Amino acid sequence: MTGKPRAQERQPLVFLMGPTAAGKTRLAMELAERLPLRTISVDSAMVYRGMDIGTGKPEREALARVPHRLIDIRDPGQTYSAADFRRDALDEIAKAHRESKIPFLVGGTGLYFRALRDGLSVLPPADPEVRAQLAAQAAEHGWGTLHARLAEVDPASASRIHANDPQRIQRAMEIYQLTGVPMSRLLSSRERVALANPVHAVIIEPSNRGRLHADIAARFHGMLRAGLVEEVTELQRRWRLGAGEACMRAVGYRQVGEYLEQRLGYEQMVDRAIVATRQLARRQLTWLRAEGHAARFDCHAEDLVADVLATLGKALSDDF
RNA sequence: GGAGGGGUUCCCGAGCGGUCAAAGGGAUCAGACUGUAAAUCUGACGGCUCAGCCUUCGGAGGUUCGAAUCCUCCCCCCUCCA
Repeated sequence: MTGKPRAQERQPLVFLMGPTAAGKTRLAMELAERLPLRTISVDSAMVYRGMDIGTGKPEREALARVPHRLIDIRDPGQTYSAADFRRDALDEIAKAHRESKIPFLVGGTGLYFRALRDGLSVLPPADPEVRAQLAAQAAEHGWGTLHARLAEVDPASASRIHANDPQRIQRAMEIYQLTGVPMSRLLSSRERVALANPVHAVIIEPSNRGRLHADIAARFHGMLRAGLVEEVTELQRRWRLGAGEACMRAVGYRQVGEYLEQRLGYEQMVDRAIVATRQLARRQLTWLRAEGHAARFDCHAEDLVADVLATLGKALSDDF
């Protein structure tokens, strides 16, 4: 992979995508130890320090062997967004290229991959005050009322956003209040820039859903054995996190939190966490199906590492 | 042995003569997704040759124009008294 210098935007990237519990991390480690890759995490939960067990973050020694970027970059309670990710990822990609490494984006957060690859429109960032104000209005009049107001100022967005979708109603209203311009107009102004680099996308997904479900259950039980409840207890003690905190809405953390508040029994917590993980995996698979050109592999395949390695090796050498 | 309560579509659970393929919830499946995304939301959900038809409400009979709903017997389950 030592070519002559080339324009930055011509340098290749590798994506590794897959649902939770498919074995992305393990595969990523194997690949990173054999190819000149710079691993960059694409995971909205692993960005948080102290959220280790429940996010399936690689072990310390594994991280020492194969450093991952964009892990442990926020304190729980801080916010992180698709736009933050895009900025950070572009930064890491540029650095990697400077150091003659191939950026290797590994994760399961579909929105982040899309934001990185297709770009984001120019929109105002979240404003906690405006959000609080909108939430207060919703608490008093209901989100239906806010949706109706949105229909007055931004009919296009209102018809696109379902009246039962508080999160998106709030964001659309927030954008309008902050800019005075309807979100729909900002989205259609063609200012967003997609990534120019060639992307080699690898997707690992289960050929057998039942097996993925079994893996998910086993994985969660393993997390409990590894001390997930203690991890959540410690996070809450240290950061005084409320249930509404973004990081505490993550799969597993949310259910353990409810258990610690005695809103769920232990067995119930375990069940619901596993169910929530399955549902997460399903949504992730929906993102992956929409993904066009990608090399797809069965995550349960015997020779997964060798197969992916062969495919990637060929793709990358063709680049040079 | 006696007195009650109950068995409903994958699960929980409503229904208590027609408007019932059967409320509601859960699970599952499919989808959407532009600064909360491990989030938030939508749809489907007995079967079919699908504006209609067929098979379902523990089992077998019966009453009725018509039953998940009423009657009889049988099989399970639970509570209480013995």
